[in-house]
Amino acid sequence: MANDKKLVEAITSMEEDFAQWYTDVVKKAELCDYSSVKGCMIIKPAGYAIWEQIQQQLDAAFKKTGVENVYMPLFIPESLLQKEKDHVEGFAPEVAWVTHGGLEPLQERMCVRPTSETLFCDFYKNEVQSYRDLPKVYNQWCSVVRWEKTTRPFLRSREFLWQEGHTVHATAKEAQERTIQMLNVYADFARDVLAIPVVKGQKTEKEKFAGAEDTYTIEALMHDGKALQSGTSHNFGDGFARAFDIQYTDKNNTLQYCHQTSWGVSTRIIGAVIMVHGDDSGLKLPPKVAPTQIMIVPIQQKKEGVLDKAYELKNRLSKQGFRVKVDDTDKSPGWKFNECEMRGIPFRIEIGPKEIENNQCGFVRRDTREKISVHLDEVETKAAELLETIQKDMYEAAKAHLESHTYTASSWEEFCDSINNKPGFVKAMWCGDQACENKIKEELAATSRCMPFEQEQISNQCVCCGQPAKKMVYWGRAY
RNA sequence: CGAUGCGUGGCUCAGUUUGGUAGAGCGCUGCGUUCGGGACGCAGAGGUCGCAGGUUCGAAUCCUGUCGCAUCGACCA
Repeated sequence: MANDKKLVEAITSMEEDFAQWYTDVVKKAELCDYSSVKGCMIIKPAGYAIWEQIQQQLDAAFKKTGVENVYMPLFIPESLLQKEKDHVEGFAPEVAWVTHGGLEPLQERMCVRPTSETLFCDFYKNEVQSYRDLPKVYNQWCSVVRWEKTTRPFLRSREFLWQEGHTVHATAKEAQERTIQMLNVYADFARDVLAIPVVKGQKTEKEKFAGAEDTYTIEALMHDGKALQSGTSHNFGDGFARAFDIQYTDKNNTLQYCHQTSWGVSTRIIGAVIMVHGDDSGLKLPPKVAPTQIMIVPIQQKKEGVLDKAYELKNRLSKQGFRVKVDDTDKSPGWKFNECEMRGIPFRIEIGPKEIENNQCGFVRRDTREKISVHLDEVETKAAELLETIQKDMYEAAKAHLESHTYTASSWEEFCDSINNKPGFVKAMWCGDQACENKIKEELAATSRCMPFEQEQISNQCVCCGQPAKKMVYWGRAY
């Protein structure tokens, strides 16, 4: 069809080149643009509005669990960053340094925060004195800077937006509970709002966060079969507390070290939304996170009454709390349809003289392209139903993809075959030795994604070395 | 940091081999006709060809240097 031809020109097909498809969608949906600084992106209104939805809804979920928001400084003095050994080793290679204030060199250089553990620790050191001061459950929404060498919009930029939660607790148990609680907040959010199914589990020693005792993750599977770490939650034990001397006096008047956690989700998760749900026509947004849920497209809009009817529908739907717009530009209807699809608007309503004559309008779903005739009296109820259906169906589709692209391997041959020929997760047993992880990474460019909470006994032996297996691990190639 | 590619109106690019008045399509502005899957006509606006040197009567084009961006690898949310 002629139409297809135009679309192919606009968006590279996924099959042909997934990376190019991703870039095309990001640009055509006007989510972001490149800036004059390598790896720093300009987030445009369509992209930022998605982030605002994520912020609002995650923030509400956080606050239900007692989180309070704060704001920490952008700069970290070098001496402060140095305090926790593993942490500084992990981040030093990718921090940006400020060396001058105006024309004067600084007596101590400062880095632009790559993450704020050290700042929170420095703060908590004074803030926490007694068991009565605990816990502190703080979070900040901010941007951080990591001087990446290879960058991609949303997935890996030098500056990115995120939230970082940092908590201090009296006991190890409480810290562990908070770590898992927040991981669950992320997993539920991914499922219920972003319609993304995830695998929940623990990172291996090799993959865990610099300075953490344990790192937990939600891993999502992109359409091309590559994994994307979509949120993390760390239990620091008392490691940072010892490095920063964060102590409190307990009920028995003894000094105790605190136990801490941190957890974060970044704009990277927008990349996950794009790569989990999108197709060759562009973005597909789950209704709950779509900044515009419904686009009303008037047809033959100069004909008497058409635009009036479109605005009337918009007002009725807005009143019900839907995020709805009318595309009253003077573009042709075909152009508007394509635009809706590229931008991922969950469904559009077509209304023209024909519909008005029949007291109807047409709902066209973005996810399935199904067209439904709806009586004008039923627009509100049908819209509510349809948004719910789309949200559910998108999740089911993503879940089906995850399941059909998760394989098991009990031998090295099977494992290699899966990793090399069947993009997706591979479940396989592991002995717990980092040497096997290293070998797998070197030979297959795959990493351990996580040790899932839901363990299965696939075999008794490590898929790599044949030694007795300790854990079932999800493996895969990752972004 | 390695490999590859690319820097020419807002965008995509042609022009560079063989030096000779800066081009096209899309987009943009105005007017009119259109409107059911990226409509059309007419009239316009818009570029010191990434930057700096050099060669030449003359450089987008040749030479030297330099900067930037993208994609893929290694490293990392």
